[in-house]
Amino acid sequence: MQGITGQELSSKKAEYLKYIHMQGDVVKTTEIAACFSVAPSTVTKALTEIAKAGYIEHTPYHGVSLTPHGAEYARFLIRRHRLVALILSRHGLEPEEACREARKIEQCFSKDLTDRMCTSLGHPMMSVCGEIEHDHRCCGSHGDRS
Amino acid sequence: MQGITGQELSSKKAEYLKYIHMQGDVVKTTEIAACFSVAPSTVTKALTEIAKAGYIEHTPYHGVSLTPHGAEYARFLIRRHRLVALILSRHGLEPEEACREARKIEQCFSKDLTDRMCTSLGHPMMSVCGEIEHDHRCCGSHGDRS
DNA sequence: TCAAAGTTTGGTAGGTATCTAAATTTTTCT
DNA sequence: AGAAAAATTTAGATACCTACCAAACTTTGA
Repeated sequence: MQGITGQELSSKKAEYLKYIHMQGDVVKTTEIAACFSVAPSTVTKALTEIAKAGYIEHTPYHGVSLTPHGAEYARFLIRRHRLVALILSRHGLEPEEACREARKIEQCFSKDLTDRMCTSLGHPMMSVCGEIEHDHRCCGSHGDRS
Repeated sequence: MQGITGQELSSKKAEYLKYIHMQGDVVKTTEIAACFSVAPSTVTKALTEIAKAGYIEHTPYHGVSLTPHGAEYARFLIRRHRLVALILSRHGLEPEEACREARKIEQCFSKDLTDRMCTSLGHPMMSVCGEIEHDHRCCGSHGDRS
């Protein structure tokens, strides 16, 4: 919970987790494979590891769903993505480009760095690719750091 | 020359190249190994590959030196590093932190993205960790794109 | 129930980085 | 010069990451 560094998952796995979060409920392996254009077995392997790390519940042949921890982590990943995209858009990139480039670089940004940039930007509500959710203790936005 | 993408070298190799550039002349394997706290053999292997890619001249048992191409590439790497650090410093990080964090994320920034951010920042002369050199055609700063 | 669809297992492959130990070359010192 | 010491390279391993395929397996739905 409080121990997020932002590098727990490889970038591909993080992408899978974000995708699962955005799909909501139970997600099938094949669906993910199709979306990312990789073989289903590649996804299964990644999913198994993500499950082992505690972010998802994997019921073979039925799909995966987020654990509470996974949901929290996914929210962080999405917030980070949107913050990075926002910063890029403020440096001359068109919205779509900003979102695309953000996907390439976001995995390098630690939780701490993300939170500090968030603060520095004044906890913006909107990015170029969606709303930015600022939950409770996300980055001191609501002063409950005690 | 014109084909820099920014991802030609892995981040470790890029660090070595920057180091070699900053040391000037001929650099010894052991010196690099000590600086990065890795075994000399690790450096030798990396150096061999960097040399194969044409960025350095490696004379076994005597050290390495930059080729003209390597020098140009190193200048890009350093400019990119300083631009990224500058941006981070403008988002609430102290100079030293900005430099340290920049080292972690800079390898993700393409040449194109770097140039655009450079333009957007108005081709700044100074960053938090040194001057930023804007050579001839670096990013359209001197209008000689033809 | 049985075939098609979907999923997992196990093996292969390429990339990065690292280390230890042994062999080689260079340097230093007597 | 010659030998010991230091520096460097090579070889052989390990360890991760990503990705893929073929074959075996499970589920689903007609």
